Amino acid sequence: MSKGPQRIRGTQDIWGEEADRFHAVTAVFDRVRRLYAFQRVEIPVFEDTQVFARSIGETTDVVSKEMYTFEDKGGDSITLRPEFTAGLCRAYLSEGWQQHAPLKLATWGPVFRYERPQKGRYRQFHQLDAEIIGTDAPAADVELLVLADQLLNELGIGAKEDGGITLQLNTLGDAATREAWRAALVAHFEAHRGDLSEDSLARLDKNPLRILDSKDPRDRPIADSAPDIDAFLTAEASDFFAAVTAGLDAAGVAWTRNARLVRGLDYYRHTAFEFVTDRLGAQGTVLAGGRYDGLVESLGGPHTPAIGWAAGIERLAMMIETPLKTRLGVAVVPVGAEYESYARTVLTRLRAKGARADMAFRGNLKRRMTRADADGAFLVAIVGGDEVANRTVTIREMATGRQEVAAVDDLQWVAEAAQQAVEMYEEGMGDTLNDIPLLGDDKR
RNA sequence: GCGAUCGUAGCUCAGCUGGUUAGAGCAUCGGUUUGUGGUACCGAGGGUCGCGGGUUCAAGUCCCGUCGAUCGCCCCA
Repeated sequence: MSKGPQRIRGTQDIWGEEADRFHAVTAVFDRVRRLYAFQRVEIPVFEDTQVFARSIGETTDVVSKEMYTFEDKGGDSITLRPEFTAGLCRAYLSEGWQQHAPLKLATWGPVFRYERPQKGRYRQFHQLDAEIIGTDAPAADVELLVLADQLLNELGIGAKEDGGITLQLNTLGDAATREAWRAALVAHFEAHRGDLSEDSLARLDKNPLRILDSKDPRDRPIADSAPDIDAFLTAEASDFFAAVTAGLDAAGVAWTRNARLVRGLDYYRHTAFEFVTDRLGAQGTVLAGGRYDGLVESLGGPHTPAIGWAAGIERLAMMIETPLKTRLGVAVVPVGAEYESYARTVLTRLRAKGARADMAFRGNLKRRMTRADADGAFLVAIVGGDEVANRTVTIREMATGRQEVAAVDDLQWVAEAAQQAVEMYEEGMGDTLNDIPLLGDDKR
């Protein structure tokens, strides 16, 4: 290991295949969110600390011990975003986006939490995020869930794969429901106070709902015998949940009711959901969210119903199949250094015509050919004394060894053949040029 | 923040109960082949064994601390 500065704990340097995986996830998300007409938005990585403290809740672990908070040179308290939702709601208020409500928004990027790192869990990690702000229609809940379902399916890890992901769904009811249920739960847990784990005793004061999904065996019987929310649902809350599940069924999205699924953050109402896998150990939640009708108000805005979800990009990237290695259309290879400027002309023309082309910065012919092969080049454009004299380029098809001569003023067909090969490869239609009419039928 | 396991070359690992100059595969670079890559063969470089301290005649190997990774808890994507 070399000396010098080291990576900060819980951060990552993403490179090579890992970077390809990361990009594959964001690329699919960007395509799918367009299908659903979600607008891409960009918001700051840091905000006034109050944005998170007021919306997430001062007493939560996220705010009280996991935020990267610091004072800037002007003396203001700044926090690196631990999630997207609060910042999006702040923007919704401060930028006057209310006039466009309801808004369907999508974004992704780094978020920060000071936590103990584990596999798939970092201090700077990355999330996909989708929100619908400004409507209390259950159809919005459905819309958001169907988006998530299609995203996971297109990533190849959806519920339809065996051992894939399951959508767990619950309702937390409206404010009246939640209050009544919470009171009943507290009464129930108080009655069994002596048998609860230490963790759950602490939860009893801070966040009694969380006892429901405790993993401690001492808590399980008590949690399992706790009253269900269903008995406390108001007619409105019950109708809302029915409308959501009916919409999911109509869209063909598989779901299971998990009456023990709750949210840690205070602003959630009605729909709560998690897409869960058994493949990632304790980090099994891959995408989660819910309706947060109280959040915008807690930021000082008008009552604004909204719903959203977030998904950890690192966790999704670990689950998808290995993406295809990126391959080069054309590698330009000068026979010697004296032909490099001519080669540069060829390279520039190929790129201008849309070919994915590259040229090593230095090296002899053999070295550059080896490099072309390592880069997965479909074609190599060789230039040396003969080519310069004749204003031509020798095009070699790497898979077959066939060669053709192209005029330097007529490289269009070379660029097209290279791009065709790249595209056919990336669409999974064969990875050798034997399958591809690369060198033009008339030239064979 | 709590408990546990681990930390040897760029990567994956070997190194038995402490004992001569720390090994392998892959990768990298060079050669066989100075206008032609993949395969094969030959060769080379690369490690203060995470870091610091201790025990011992002797530490990669034992002990303590520290940093990091991993697993579980907490919390959460």
